[in-house]
Amino acid sequence: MSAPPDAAFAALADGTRWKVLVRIGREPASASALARELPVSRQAIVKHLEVLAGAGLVFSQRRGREVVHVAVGERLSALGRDLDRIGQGWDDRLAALKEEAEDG
Amino acid sequence: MSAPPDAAFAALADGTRWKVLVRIGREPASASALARELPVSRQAIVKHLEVLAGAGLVFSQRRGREVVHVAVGERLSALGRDLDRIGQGWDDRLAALKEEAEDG
DNA sequence: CCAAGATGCAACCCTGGGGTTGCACAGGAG
DNA sequence: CTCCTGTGCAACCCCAGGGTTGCATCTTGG
Repeated sequence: MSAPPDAAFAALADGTRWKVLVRIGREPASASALARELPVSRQAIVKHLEVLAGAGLVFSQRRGREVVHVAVGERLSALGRDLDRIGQGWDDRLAALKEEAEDG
Repeated sequence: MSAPPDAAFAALADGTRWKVLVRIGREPASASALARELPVSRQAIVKHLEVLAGAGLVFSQRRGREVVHVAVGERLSALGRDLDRIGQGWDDRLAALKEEAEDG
């Protein structure tokens, strides 16, 4: 598959967003809690969580007066396997080019 | 590892860039050639190739008056395996939260 | 009921970076 | 040698989106 993982990557590309994801992967947390731990406002955190949720990387659950978020590994694992497989195929071509370069 | 793959993701996040990468993964090509195939200028292609090269995802080789670029799978595969592994770990936590939600 | 903490919206700012155009320069094809 | 083509800068445009502040709303603890 060379389908567009674009969306997922876009979600993972931002540094802050990645920190948030890893953090809630370690242990569930609310937006406010995350805002206290990271050097950004709660709203920024909220936006990141929305993006992550949109990519299916986060599961949210209302828990009393707060909303707890946790990372979903399924999608990430699937994406990871795809990348691994795609990468495998490319190495062959690379070897061919390098060889040709040395020959001629 | 929860190390920052940020850099690599940033390189993969853009749609056009991903197309370029997939394209030169299928078969080596010069920037000009790619510019003819994709709906963007050669300069845009060049910039993308620079980013990809910076992330170690592309190998370039001067071939006469043109420079041929080809995708390197190694990095991508490694990244893929990392993601898969990281994702695995998260699923446990998720299961726990869902269960707790159903109980209480 | 009342105060405190958490969330939900919305308007707004501002930089990064994807994309373009223009031009000079180099290496091949004829 | 002389065009044609592919590269290599560099200056510029423009907007998506990461980040902020302010305020209204709602739920829980007293």
